[in-house]
Amino acid sequence: MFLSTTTNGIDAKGRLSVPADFRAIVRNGPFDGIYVWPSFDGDYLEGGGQSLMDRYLQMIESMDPYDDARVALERAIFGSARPLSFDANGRITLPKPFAEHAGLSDKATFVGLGARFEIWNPDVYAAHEVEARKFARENKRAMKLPPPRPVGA
Amino acid sequence: MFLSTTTNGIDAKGRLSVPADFRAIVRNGPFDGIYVWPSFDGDYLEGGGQSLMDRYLQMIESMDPYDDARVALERAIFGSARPLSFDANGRITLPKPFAEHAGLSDKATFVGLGARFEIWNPDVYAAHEVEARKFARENKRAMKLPPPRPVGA
DNA sequence: TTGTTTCCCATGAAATCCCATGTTATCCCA
DNA sequence: TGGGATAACATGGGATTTCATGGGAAACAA
Repeated sequence: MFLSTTTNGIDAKGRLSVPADFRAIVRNGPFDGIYVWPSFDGDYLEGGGQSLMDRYLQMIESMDPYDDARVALERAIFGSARPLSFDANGRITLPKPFAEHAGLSDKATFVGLGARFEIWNPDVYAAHEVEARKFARENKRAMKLPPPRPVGA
Repeated sequence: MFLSTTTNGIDAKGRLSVPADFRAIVRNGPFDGIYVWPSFDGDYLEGGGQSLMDRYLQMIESMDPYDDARVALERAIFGSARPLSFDANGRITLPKPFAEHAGLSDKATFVGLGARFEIWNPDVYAAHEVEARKFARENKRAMKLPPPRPVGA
């Protein structure tokens, strides 16, 4: 599970260290790296490991071939996603268009969201985080946890 | 079930012993440690074991992908939670931002709340507990137990 | 060539592991 | 039931490893 928020530096070559615990999640997968695409919902990047892409593929294939939503998803995610493999030290190289989309220059913030993660400009994210926590506080009563799973399951 | 209240010391390295009975609860799980995040509702930390995080993940994944509430909760919980694994002696190392959020320096109070627990500055908690007991006394009529489940269910 | 990308190694800081110790709780047996 | 032996627990400090980051050399493309 991708968790927590980490800010790392981007060096002159456009290299960015992926947090070690994020790398640990995708390790042992068939692809030693992550999949990243520009969010169609804002100025940040979204990403995940192989298993996330598999799940999206499954989801899309269960939709009707010419369903508008399907076409949109295909284009928004698969059409713009790139596999970014780790170098020997666990860094990725950000493609320029990605850095531009998210306004990344010298620092980037990874935000773990369970099954996937986001990459933000640190300053932009700081503002959003305040909003998110405020919203959560105001809507906490709507949070209903599912019951714990039976013992042994 | 996380129960009772325990206060332990924080050493110069930011290490904090997790009460042995709390550790016993998460033992034998897939992850030998606890998940902790700064509460979005006050100056304390919240935490639990793997099963609690699984339940949050289930809850969040049952919501629509771009629902505002979902995005806010994802960021407020997963974005700030960290897996803190036990060292050989059952301690965790508190990340600095966590200690700051909860005002922790030399001591921390673990409060068991059943499925989850909280970590407080002992002095702050003492004051808060008085309030909580008062609130419970004044609202006792609102407390409703669900009917007992049949044995074995 | 010239600019770009990939691989490899170096380094300082931070996190983790390992061992030691006093204290408290638990066990066991008389 | 008392009291000594034993185990569990919280805490401390040093040694080791991991991690993020920087830069140079080699492969590649234009």
